[in-house]
Amino acid sequence: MRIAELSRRSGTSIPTIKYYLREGLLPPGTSTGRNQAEYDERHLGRLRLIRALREVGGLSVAATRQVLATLDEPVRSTHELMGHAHQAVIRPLTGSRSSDTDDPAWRSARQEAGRWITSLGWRVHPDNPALDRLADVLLALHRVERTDLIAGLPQYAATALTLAEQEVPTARDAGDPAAVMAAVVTGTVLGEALLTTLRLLAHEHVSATLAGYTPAQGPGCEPPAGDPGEGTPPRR
Amino acid sequence: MRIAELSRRSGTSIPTIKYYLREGLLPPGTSTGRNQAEYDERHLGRLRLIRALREVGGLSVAATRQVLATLDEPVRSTHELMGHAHQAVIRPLTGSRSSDTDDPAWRSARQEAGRWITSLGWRVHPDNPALDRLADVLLALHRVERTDLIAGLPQYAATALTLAEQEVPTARDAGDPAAVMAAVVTGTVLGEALLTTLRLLAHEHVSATLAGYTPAQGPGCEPPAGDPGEGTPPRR
DNA sequence: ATAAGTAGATAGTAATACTATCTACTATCC
DNA sequence: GGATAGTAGATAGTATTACTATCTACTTAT
Repeated sequence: MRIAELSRRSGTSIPTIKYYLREGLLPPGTSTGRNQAEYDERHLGRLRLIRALREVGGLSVAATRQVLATLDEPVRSTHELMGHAHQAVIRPLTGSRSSDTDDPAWRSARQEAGRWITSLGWRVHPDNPALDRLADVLLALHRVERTDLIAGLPQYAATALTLAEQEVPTARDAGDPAAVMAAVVTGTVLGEALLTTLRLLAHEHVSATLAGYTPAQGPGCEPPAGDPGEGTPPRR
Repeated sequence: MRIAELSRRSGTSIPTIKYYLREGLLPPGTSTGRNQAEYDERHLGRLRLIRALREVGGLSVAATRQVLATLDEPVRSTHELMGHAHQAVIRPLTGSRSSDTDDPAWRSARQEAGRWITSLGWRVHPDNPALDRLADVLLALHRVERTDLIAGLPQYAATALTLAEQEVPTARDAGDPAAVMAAVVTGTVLGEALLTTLRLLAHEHVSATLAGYTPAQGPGCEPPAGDPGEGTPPRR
């Protein structure tokens, strides 16, 4: 297919596709002339993945490129491979990495993070950037005086473990190594989006239930058709 | 205190504080002269909250302002209040809201989202923007061909419900209405950061365990001191 | 042959989040 | 009481990100 079709089928504008080509997010099509190239289904799939990572996963273009680069690397043992995919995906997700490592408060939080993981008995490589991220979160919780949330960490950890035990085997069984990589990437990024969105919805549900509403079939969850009426918290 | 102390104690540069003042994220200090103002502990707390929401929660300045504005509004019933706090926090978290509502594929995903929530028996207001976000996620999962993750949605929902049942009462019991608001905001944003970080760590742990490593006390999780040695996935 | 489409290059743009500087003061220390 | 440092408020400048637009020299379809 040519670029116009790729654009139409992926819902991405031609200039944007060209931008992704320039940035190395999308491999070039097979050239069939000085100014003509042919794209295939793999390009379409890659483009849809890019859009999913960017729009749903919230990854930057640079982070997306890193993640995609991992998908193109030669493959090794399953765990190593999963580790690799994870490393690629964790860094962007764990974000900016700005905290000054020299701040004693941060170093203390970083140690606290290590202690928590040890006490959970989790086998995690000490270089995992998520540990730094955990330190950031702990430090912020201290500063905002929500130590009760820190006390609830084991609960969160148990929940996270349940999730991982359900997600990791799914990814491992995805088939050939390339499919495993893809499953790790999409599962990690999109699974997070799914979970956090459902958590937000569950919050409203639980709050409504505690407030005394019957938890059964309420006014429904139809998409807004015409005038959506007004309810408890107006603001839309 | 004066702005220099506020800057030192919050770890935020004076120009940035002035910027937040201009942007209305931080209320002005009490003026004691034509070019002199006095700030107090409340300003410090607010500034720390801003930093937590921005750096750990990943909220934009505009989103942060919306969230903080909610904290300053007059207070109503607990559920309404929680709804309000949530609305303020959900929109930013559920992000860009870009998807074209006219796309039939999106409308279909949006209906699917509604059906899921109905089948879960969750009482959620049909205007909750998280429902649109759920549609985005479902659509992306379809496009990336991870319908297996969609099939696992009830599992995610159950996990989300467990979380909410633990978090919402905690926030409700925070004390006076202002404290409840603050607890909802910090709990929603920082709780998400905590959970997703732990999920990432749990992924590595489970992957390592499945790969045959003993899950007990491994090489530990000490902060990187000096040379952190090299392990399974190198890349740092 | 003419119109439409294309690759590749380069330049422009809108938004975001600061950062810097300037002016006219005020506080403070010796 | 004068020098020095700090401050509010205003305005302007900057770096980055993620596109978007345009241009040229083609190729392809009608």
